[in-house]
This record gives sequence, C-alpha cells and structure tokens, in this order.
Amino acid sequence: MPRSTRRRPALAHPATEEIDLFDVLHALSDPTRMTIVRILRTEPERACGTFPVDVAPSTLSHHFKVLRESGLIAQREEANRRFSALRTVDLERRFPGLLDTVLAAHARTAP
Amino acid sequence: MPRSTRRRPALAHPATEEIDLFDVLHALSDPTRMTIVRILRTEPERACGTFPVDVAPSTLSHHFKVLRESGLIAQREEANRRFSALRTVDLERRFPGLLDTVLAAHARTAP
DNA sequence: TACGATGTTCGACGAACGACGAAATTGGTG
DNA sequence: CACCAATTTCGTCGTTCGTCGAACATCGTA
Repeated sequence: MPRSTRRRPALAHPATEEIDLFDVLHALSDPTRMTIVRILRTEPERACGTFPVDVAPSTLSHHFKVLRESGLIAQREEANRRFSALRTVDLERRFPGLLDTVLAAHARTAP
Repeated sequence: MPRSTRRRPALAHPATEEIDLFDVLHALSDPTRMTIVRILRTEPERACGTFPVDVAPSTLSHHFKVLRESGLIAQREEANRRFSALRTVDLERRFPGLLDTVLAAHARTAP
C-alpha cells in the first residue's frame, strides 16, 4: 500500500449557509482567537506561524482549526506553510454586520 | 446567632464599564441562554420559571447566573420570585449595536 | 403552623476545552 | 540524501461546561 495518494486530507470549511452562529460566538469568546481574527482583519492573509500570540505551536494549530471549522477563516496550503484569511464576504452574507460589530466592541475594550 | 440579618446575599451585577466582551460572547454561545435573551428582548421583564426552555430548574438557575454575571441581564427579587430583564441600555452603551446584531444573526438562522 | 410554589445551592457526572510536549508530515535547501 | 523549517496529529493533563437530582431557603396562604 502506498502511504497515501493525497498528501493531506483536504481542509474542511463549512459552506457559507452552513456557518453556525453558536460556533462563531464560541470561537470569538477566546482571547487568543480574537487576537488572530483582529490581526487578520488588517491584511488579506497571513502564515500561521507569524501571529504574535504567546502559545505553543500545537495550541495555535488547535485555535486555527476551531476558527476554520466555525467558518471564520479560510486556510490554504502552499508548500509547507498554511495561510489563513478572514472569510469577510461569507460572514457578511451569512450574518450581516456581525464581524464588524464584534470587532468594534473588542476595540473598545482593548485600544 | 440570628439566622441572618439579610435574607439573601445581594445579587451581583457587573457595572456597565466592567462588562466583559468575552463573557458576553460566551454567554450567548449557548442555545438555551440565547433563547432566554431572545425572549427577554420582546418584553420588559419576566419571572425565571416562565421561560419555555426544556431544562431542569437547577440548570435554568445556572444559566441565569451566567447571564447575570456576564452583564446581559439584571435580576430583581420580589417575594419568592425573581424577575429578569435585558440590560439593553447598558449593553448599548458598552458595546453599541452588539445585541441587535447578534440577535438579528440568530433570527436569520432560526426564524 | 404547616404546606406548596419558586428558585437557589451543592455535589456529582461525562463531555468539551485550552494547554503542552513529543512525534510525524511535508517540502525546500545544502 | 540529510537536514531544517513549518505545521499538524496524538496523547495527556487539569479546568470548565452543561446537566441533573437532592436538599435548602423564602414567602404567601390555607
């Protein structure tokens, strides 16, 4: 048996209409993940390892998985790096104004 | 020793400026609590036991405590009943638009 | 005063969470 | 090919979560 025909299992992303509000709220209720989202808000995409959050790589990987499965971010692979981007358009279609309002609320507490 | 000079310990509510966004998001990330908030949105206040949610009384009491400590609701005691109300004004001052946007998002998924 | 209604507190439980280190995977580079 | 850098997967640990039942407290009323 060959190890695998495909190098990695494809990354799972929920479709726009399947994005669950409770998953989104839960994803945003963690400070580390909020930081990631806030940073992603300011640039189109970014490699996982380049976020200034103070947790172990494996923990970071876990948070990216939560964010991706909630529908907040999209991830694509390039070589051995993984880039993340906010699903701004999808989020806006699914829950209009939600992301902006939550991020504005967060900005108000941590300026 | 007298049983107590005060019948019950006073109910703890965070001040408006102390309402924490992560606490609010976490409180709203549970379906039972979201139902309570949604109902409270339509009337000024309501007794705890009158909410059409299908959980044990002790569980309901726990959810009200989470909501109260997050700053989402205020509770006042009257005789042996406890009334809950949405802290609409405080929430709006602390996190403008947040409650409306989240409730609108929820309405979009459960019409 | 005894009862019933309302609601809370107190464990207990299993499930999920956030964190970590070690090992594995992948791909570029010497 | 050997090595390194980026990242995930796996297993584990301790904590928190949502739920429940049993017991307790409070208040109005028979």
